[in-house]
Amino acid sequence: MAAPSSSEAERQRDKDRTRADILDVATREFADKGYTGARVDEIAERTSTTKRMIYYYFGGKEQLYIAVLERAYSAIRALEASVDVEHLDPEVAIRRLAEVTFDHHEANPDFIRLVSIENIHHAKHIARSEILAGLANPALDGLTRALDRGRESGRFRADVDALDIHQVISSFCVFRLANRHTFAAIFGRDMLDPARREHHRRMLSDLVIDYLTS
Amino acid sequence: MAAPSSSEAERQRDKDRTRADILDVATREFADKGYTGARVDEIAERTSTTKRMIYYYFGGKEQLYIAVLERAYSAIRALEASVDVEHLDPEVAIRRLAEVTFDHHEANPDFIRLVSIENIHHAKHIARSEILAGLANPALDGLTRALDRGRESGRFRADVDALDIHQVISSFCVFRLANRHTFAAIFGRDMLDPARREHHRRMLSDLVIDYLTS
DNA sequence: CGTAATGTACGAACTAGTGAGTTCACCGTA
DNA sequence: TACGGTGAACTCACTAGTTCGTACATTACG
Repeated sequence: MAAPSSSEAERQRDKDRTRADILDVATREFADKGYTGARVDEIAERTSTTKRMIYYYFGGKEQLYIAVLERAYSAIRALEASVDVEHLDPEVAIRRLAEVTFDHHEANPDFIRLVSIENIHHAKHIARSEILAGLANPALDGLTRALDRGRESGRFRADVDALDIHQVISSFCVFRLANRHTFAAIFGRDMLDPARREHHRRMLSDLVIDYLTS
Repeated sequence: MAAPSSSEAERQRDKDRTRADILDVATREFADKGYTGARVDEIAERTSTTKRMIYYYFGGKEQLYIAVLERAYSAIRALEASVDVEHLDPEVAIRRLAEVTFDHHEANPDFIRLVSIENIHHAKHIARSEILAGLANPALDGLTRALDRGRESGRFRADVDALDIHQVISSFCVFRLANRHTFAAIFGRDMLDPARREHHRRMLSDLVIDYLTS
């Protein structure tokens, strides 16, 4: 017979698959209901396994939540790292970085919600995670290099640092998603309306570049 | 004997005071723990009255939460209305509106947290409140008038509306508070550090004006 | 047979909400 | 002015239903 290691058909015991399955469901549940609102029983039910497995693999609700955060942040960092800033004109590079953040956040509403939830809890779970503490930040590194080059040529103003600019970009991109519902309820406009998407995407990079070159 | 109506010393029965007391405590509890995380028993304990009174005056946890939101939003709207935009140069007026939002949010972290929490719940409580639906928006009105005047004189670009600009300003001002903890945990910088306050306040209005006049 | 993985049933602790009775200020009336 | 009636404001103890976590049994697998 063949198939020795990666078993076929109905494999019932698969540590990695079970873990990933639980994490997928837990991500949705936590992003949807918040940490306190999320129910372990609910997560278990939507999983192909049982509640017992959640405790077996992760230890408890809080550790599961931290594992969800760790996976979500890691995924974003990997995406940021895929942008090659080095071979672009500084202005173009910064526009590109803003657009990448814009696109990424829009495509990952669950991540934005997890970040909001984590802030409600004063980021105490992030602080507790060694994995998240050790994660590099490619987007910020790229911004730093682009800003340096733009300042050397005298095109960019010198009274802001990379973190300031990152803050501006994140503000706009995060707000669109994080405050979507209250904004719509109060002003009657959906910030994610596809009809305004290109306008806002362009507005953000213009905003940053106009400011840097003023 | 004197003191007929407003009794002295130990007044034990005071509808308005009791209601306000409950709302004060509830605001802090909900802002701190979120809707699900907040405990009615906890609110009751920190109040000078009892849990039964919360149900007596507000009906339930959810109605209490809505009452908290209504009071918080009303307070902000009143503040916004106090800004006189009409007699200012359009550019100055917009800078002033940005600064008012900046200052206000910084001074009211509980409000920002309530907004974040409400977004986690898809703004369903705001949508359910008739009071919040009927609230005017002075800041947006002021922005609209200032933008119109700036465009008439040809100084401002014409491809953005007041809500776009309001979105930019809110993004920056809300993000500083709402994402303070994750930002600090990841980048090691407290966005509310007083040392950077003036820099950021100036950066925001420059950002908006440089963009509008580019 | 020993160990890793899995399923089921249960329980201790907690939580929103309520039932029922009490105190207090005020008012009309004798 | 004594007095009983009235309703709002208030207290306390209780309950019905959740929710996280676990003890215990069972199954696959080397």
